[in-house]
Amino acid sequence: MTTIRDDKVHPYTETLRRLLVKPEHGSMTDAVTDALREAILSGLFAPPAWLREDELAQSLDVSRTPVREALRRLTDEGLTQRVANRGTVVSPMTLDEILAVYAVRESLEGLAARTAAGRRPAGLVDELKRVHEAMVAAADEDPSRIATLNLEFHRLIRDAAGNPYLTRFLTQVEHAVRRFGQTTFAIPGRGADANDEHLGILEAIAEGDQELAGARATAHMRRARESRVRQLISM
Amino acid sequence: MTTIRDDKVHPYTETLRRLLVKPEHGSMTDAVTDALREAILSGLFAPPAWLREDELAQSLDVSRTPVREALRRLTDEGLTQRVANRGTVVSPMTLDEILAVYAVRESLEGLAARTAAGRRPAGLVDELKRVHEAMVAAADEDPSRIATLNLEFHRLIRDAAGNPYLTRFLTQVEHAVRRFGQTTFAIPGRGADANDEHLGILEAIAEGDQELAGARATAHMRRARESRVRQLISM
DNA sequence: CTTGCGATGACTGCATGCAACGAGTGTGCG
DNA sequence: CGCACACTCGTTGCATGCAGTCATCGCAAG
Repeated sequence: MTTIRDDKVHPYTETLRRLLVKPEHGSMTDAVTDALREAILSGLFAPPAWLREDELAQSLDVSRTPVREALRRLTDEGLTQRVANRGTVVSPMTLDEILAVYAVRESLEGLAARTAAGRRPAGLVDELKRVHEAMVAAADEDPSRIATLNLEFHRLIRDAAGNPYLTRFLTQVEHAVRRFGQTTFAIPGRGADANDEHLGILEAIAEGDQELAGARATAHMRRARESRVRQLISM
Repeated sequence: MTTIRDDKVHPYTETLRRLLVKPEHGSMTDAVTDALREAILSGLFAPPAWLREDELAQSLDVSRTPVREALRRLTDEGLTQRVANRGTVVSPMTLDEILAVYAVRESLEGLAARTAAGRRPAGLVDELKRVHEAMVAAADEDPSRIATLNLEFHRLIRDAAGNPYLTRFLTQVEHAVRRFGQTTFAIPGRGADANDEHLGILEAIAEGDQELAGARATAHMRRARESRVRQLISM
């Protein structure tokens, strides 16, 4: 005899469950938030998917409470939208959104590089070089591997800036960028260009030239945006 | 006969309750979030105050659920910090925080003004003039009145930019700034300087000069930061 | 006097019940 | 045939119970 609760299993259950890392000491709500965010960013839940509280709760084998709080947080982050008494829907991504995200990103990455060049904490330049060289070496590998290294490069810079607001905002911006789907590193030649641009930023930081580092980082993001737009309109 | 629930009334209850606007159609959670945020921003809950879920729930006459969700959101906004199984504490404000907030604000206000100058939606310039003139006229009034007009001036610009990410981040930044306490317009002369700077931004936007508008907005925030720092170290 | 340990209590973390809202649907009337 | 209206059902909104966890305090041993 099967229990009545299990008589409806949703198709994404398996995949979603794998995203849930049961925390040793952290809270379930945090784990659910990360799992759902990852599900949206990876495209498992693509707009305009509806996210039902009890459906997700059953799939993740938790109660509605942590799911509910997770959905609220994702809504605050802009990944979803809440409709009263109806549910939560994954936000659509428009070309305007993309331009908006990159506009903010250009500005904030510039600030991050400028600040990092001013502070230059010990070991930063070496770490940047390490990641940069790994990216150069990975040029012919899987684009997603390059994208991961790229994120690490930028994370190093913003952490070096030591500005919690900047970190928080840039993290959200990166999430938004991931929602566009394919990484721009799938474009032939983009990886090589990005490496050159990274090297320029790296050198400016190494020399402590704040204005140059900021300008190069901004330019880097502008070119990333242009690649992104070309990639999307050609689809 | 008094009920047993009321046997412990917390001293802030009255004040806090006045901040709660019972919504006609919106959710209670949103109302509680706004009330608690306002309580923190206004200094009713100053760091390092502990916010207890059931205490607040009793004061606001709601259950712990909306309070709980509100506290989580405020934590995501950076106003509070959550300690597992212990509670939520109002985040302290340090000089480093202040500098960090203003660094981000300089960058984002610059972007907002640059974008607004490029788009120049109908009526924007007139509205900016109206608010600017109101600020000039209010020069001798209550600094908090000037501060309100000032916020409106900046809100007009960032709404005109039409970038949802920029709007969200700048809103959070403004919240953070309010936590520093007294407005900088309490400083003699700061109001007049700010008016001059606003006029400069306004004119650049009116002429559609994006670079000039951005540069002036950034410079404006830099001076605001300098005033703020002077104000705080003299206390 | 200091330190280690166990009991106690306060508080959060999560589960679950019930009420209320609103979209969709079917029905009856014009 | 079209339109308005009431009803139903799915879903969230909020309340509350209970278990788990961590800090604190007292006590006793070193």
